[in-house]
Amino acid sequence: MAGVRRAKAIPTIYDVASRAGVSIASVSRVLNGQGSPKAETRKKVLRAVRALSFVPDGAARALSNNLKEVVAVVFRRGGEVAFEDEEESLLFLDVINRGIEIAAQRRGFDVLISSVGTNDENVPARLAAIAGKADGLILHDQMLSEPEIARLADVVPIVTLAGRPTPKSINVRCDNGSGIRALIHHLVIEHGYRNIAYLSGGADSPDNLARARVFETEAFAAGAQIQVGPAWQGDYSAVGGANVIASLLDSGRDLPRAIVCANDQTALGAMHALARRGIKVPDDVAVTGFDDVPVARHLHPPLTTVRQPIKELGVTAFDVLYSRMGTAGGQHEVVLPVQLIIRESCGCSHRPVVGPSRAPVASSET
Amino acid sequence: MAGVRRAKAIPTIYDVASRAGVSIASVSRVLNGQGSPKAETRKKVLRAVRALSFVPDGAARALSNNLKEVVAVVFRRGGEVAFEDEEESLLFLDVINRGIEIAAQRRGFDVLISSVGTNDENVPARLAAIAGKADGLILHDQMLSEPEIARLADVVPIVTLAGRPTPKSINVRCDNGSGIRALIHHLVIEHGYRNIAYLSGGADSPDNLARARVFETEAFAAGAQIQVGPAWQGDYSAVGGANVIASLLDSGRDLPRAIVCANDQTALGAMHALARRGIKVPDDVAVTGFDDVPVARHLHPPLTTVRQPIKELGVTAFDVLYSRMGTAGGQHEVVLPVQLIIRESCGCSHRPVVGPSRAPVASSET
DNA sequence: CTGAAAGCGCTTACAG
DNA sequence: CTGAAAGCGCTTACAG
Repeated sequence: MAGVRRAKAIPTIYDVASRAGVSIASVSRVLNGQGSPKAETRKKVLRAVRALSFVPDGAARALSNNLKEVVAVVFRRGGEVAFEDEEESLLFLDVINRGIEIAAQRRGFDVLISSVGTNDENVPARLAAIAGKADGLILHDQMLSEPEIARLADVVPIVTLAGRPTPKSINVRCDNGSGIRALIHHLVIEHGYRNIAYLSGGADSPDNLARARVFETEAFAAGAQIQVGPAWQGDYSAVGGANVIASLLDSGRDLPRAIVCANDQTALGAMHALARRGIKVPDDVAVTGFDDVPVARHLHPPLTTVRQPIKELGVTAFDVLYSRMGTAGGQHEVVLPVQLIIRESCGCSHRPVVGPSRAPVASSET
Repeated sequence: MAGVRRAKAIPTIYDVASRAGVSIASVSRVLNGQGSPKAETRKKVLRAVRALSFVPDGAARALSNNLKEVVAVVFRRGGEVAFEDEEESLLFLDVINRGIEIAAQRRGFDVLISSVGTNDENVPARLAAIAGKADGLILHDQMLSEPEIARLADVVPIVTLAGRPTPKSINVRCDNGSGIRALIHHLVIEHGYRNIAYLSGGADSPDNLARARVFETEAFAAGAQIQVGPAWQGDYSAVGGANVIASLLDSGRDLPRAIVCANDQTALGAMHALARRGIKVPDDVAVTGFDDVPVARHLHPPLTTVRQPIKELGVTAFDVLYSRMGTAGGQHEVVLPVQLIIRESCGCSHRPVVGPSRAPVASSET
């Protein structure tokens, strides 16, 4: 009937059953280790399975079991990549995804990855389609309003990695507060920098908002002079960070003694822009990041930053989601600890990493 | 019956139909834009869908349509990560996956990611389970024997990214030959290095084998003295590369004038090991890589390497796979071009990137 | 231990 | 244009 005849009909459980001379129920039982099939039956079935190269259809199993063993992960596809280093930022996402994958694996789940474009139409519909293919949903970025989350959450449990918990979804994130607090303490109290700015990330990012808020509170409490506001608005990207610095310098403003960047990418861009104008880091201006992406230690100077347990973020996201499948209720948020990583961009020199032991420090670090 | 009562029954198409006062066929039609439902019907259905937060079940659709709109991607999970930079190697995989995802998106497909551990039992069974959840399979690593591939290929089309094409699967890869050829030409002819080694990657990796073979042929043809063999056996990892150098030096052997490493990770490890012994790159020994991962340009000295079009690898893998769904036959392999990236680890100094235009060169490169 | 049968939630000829 | 019904390929009570 179709124009193209199927290369070869894919065998179903019926084919296996008839070849083995048993019922489909028996086939299913031996394949899934249910009941206690006679050894003879078992053998016949296995032989037929092998002979036919039978592979059970996942969709049919899912429909029957009401379980797909799939967790969907969605992120927002960014725009262009201007700085070559920008590609690094993938890493952050991807390491989280790796964590999700590892945790999923333990439960026999696979990970369905999907992205939505910044200017895709009808994002809620796309997400619904994805949710329909999975048992649970992890959202990297804030792509749904609270009511939209609530609607979807009736279908699958949802964990968000950006944003705040909602009545219907769980949030997993790092402890932005103590990260910024440690940074401020180090810069203001230990280094004695009295004039300090926050180069912000995405304006609508909850993480960024949280960092900005703690920055202001803590820097103020520490007695530092603060620079914030529209002139310091970045977007988590290297270009964003570079642009802020460039405009600031173009407008003839004085730079603060230290710049706390919303993330490592931003710091990278800022440092490039400063270098281009001949401003020395950390001698003229100290710069710090947030995340501790791998490239952070390769910058000149090596970047002082806050390390997030990136992979654990993913593992936790899955575990929390998993425990929510089938059961409602439970915790609404999980906050993971961070660690201050002191390198040289803050003004320290060759100071070793502080904190709990990790893999042996790479030689480039010593 | 179950211990936990379902939080709230998830609405099905039947619920929508009865609430809208139409048949499930009509609901399906308006939801999928099939036929030409009356405006009135359309309105009633949409209202009910909204009221119930209805999301069609993907498994049921897939079963009915014989199409899951899912492509599975499987890679091999590595062991420990010793060098912190090693995490970079993720990037290679992840950038390919991003390419797959982008291409998949265009066709309305999502990407099912799964990994198998190096010492997982019954890999073929795991892969069969994954294949059962998808319409096509992309294998990053060589995890199946040819007969095993043949069996699975009866169920879903398969594209391999490592390995050679088989009668039943398609291979997508980069042009290892011309990459190595360009490297040899540059090192032997242009720099005049007469003694040169190949620090190999995974012993059973087809890419590695191809590179090694071309290395020997070309270096020989160029009249260089060649060092290869067990002493030069790495494993694509930084530790692997470092170990080779360390043992070589421990055994008191003379180093060649130039070392062509199987990939960037290996080069990174080798350079660390050389630096630790006080051997200067490129003055004492030139080192080159393969891949051009982002960190390559941050090494000291910046790494001369061969750039693979990583994302395109993924895009191509999906496209080729997609065109194979439903239809059999077609091409059995696709080979993508590479580009020599000359930096400083070969002995050149501050020479700009050669080749077709890319994004503006990052400032760290000038 | 095993089989016949119902059911999972969709899509789509087939009639009307 | 619309509905009743079959069918997609599994799993699993329920009888036997």
